[in-house]
Amino acid sequence: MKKNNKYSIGEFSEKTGISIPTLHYYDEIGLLRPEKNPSSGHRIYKYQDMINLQKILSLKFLGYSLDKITNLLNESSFSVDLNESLSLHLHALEKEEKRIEQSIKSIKRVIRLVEEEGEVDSTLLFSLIHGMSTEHIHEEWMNRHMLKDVAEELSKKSEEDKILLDQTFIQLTKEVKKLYGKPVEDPKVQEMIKTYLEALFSFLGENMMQKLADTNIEELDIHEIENITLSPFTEDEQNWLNQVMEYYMKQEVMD
Amino acid sequence: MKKNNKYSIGEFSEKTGISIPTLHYYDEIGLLRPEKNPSSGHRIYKYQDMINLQKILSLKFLGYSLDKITNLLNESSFSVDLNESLSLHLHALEKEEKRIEQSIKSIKRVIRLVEEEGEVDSTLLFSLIHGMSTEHIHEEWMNRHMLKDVAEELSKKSEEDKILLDQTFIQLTKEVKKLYGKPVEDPKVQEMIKTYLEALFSFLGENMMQKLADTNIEELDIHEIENITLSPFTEDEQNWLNQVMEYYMKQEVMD
DNA sequence: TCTTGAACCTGAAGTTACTTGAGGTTTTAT
DNA sequence: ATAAAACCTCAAGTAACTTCAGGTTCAAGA
Repeated sequence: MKKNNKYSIGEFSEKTGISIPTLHYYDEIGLLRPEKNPSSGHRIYKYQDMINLQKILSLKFLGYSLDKITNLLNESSFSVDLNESLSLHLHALEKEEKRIEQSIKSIKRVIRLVEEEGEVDSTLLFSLIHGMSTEHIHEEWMNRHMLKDVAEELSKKSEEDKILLDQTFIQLTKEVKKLYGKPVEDPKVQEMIKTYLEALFSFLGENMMQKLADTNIEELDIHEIENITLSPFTEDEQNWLNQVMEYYMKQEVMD
Repeated sequence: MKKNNKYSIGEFSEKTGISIPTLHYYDEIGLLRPEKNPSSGHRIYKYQDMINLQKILSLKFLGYSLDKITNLLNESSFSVDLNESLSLHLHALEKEEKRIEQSIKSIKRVIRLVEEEGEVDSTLLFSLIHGMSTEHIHEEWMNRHMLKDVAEELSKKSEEDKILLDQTFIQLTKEVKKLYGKPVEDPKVQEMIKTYLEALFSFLGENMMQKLADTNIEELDIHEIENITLSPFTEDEQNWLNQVMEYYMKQEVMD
């Protein structure tokens, strides 16, 4: 692009990769106003317009809104502002990155589970996805309730371990659907709950279990987490399962 | 949230963290339609609404549009679709993550440069940001022109090295602004260009320089990269600098 | 029972960064 | 001279909400 060349909007669009409607739009909002042929109204883009467009694109790349960019380009105290807001944008970007990273991990986990388990019913799938999407909320909740070390321990667990626990959980839901309705003391039922709880124990480790047991959860605002769980069980199944667990605990204590 | 409880929109909003206008909106588009008191028109949210909302949020977390979610929730062949599109979303997320990561790196580089250099004028700042924002385009361009190894080599360079090169470049622009107008054969001028080119050489390494030299860039579509550079120099400065370089090269050949 | 303030309702318009479309004019090539 | 390509303006559409205006209903206290 040489200095005195003039370009029609079509040519300019070609060169910059910015669509014609977008250039119209930038003109309209006063972001990039090329000269106009007064008789025809056709836009005439020149070298300086190219430079300004590049500036605009640079600022967009940094995450500025078009509105801010318009102001920035018209102000003179420009580089001061620019310098100041760079770290602000950095911060925002880093937050966004974390969120995405989290989502990626979760989706990968779900994909692997679906692969390895074959059919997974949709209620269960939701339960898993939901659990993942609210992981950070759970963590924050634990941190608030002086279970900081538990939270830390948990977040250190490998993705591999999480998948293993997920799989045990899937197994549990399948068995619950099969065994639901049987008496809570049925050996098969008790066997099921034993398997699951043991897997949970081995995932959490002894001293974490102890910590959890020591915490009087009744006192805490359980209703708060109630709202952020999505169970794959029907309400009846859930009640039944609770009874099964209660029975199992009693037996354990007696041993 | 117990089974038969009923909640006003305000309470429901509290519990879920979703704003009232958003709930109105979800109702309006048919995404989440709670019961309504027929006489007053007030919405009544129940347990099932909570579950549906959690499903909606789960799918949003995975990146689905509200439109898709509405369809998904009404369809029966639901989990099939869900399974199929998981990896699609994964792919999209990974791309997004790369873009953000790139932006973060760039901003960090700019921030460090500003810190270490003190004042940096805005034209130069733009040039740097622009260079970073188009790094991937340059890379792609090089790949297209059989400079694949050069491109790879370049992208392996550490952020540290890049900053060093940036700093040399900043130094160059400062000197150009100071020395501009002097005859090209002025010792100070030649010293300046020597320093810069040597820094460039040491950054690129010998065999990369050779590769670049061997490539007849004239033949390539230079005008393509012309459009994606934003120089911190005025046109006159740029011309002067080109002459300086030409002179320097001639002298080198004679040695 | 009345009143008053909080909570709720609907419908319309605003937001961001564009894209799409309709209907008309100018330029360019034959 | 004519026809196609390129351009113009103005209006409306998009996603996922938020904000606003103006009116109704509910809950609690006097």
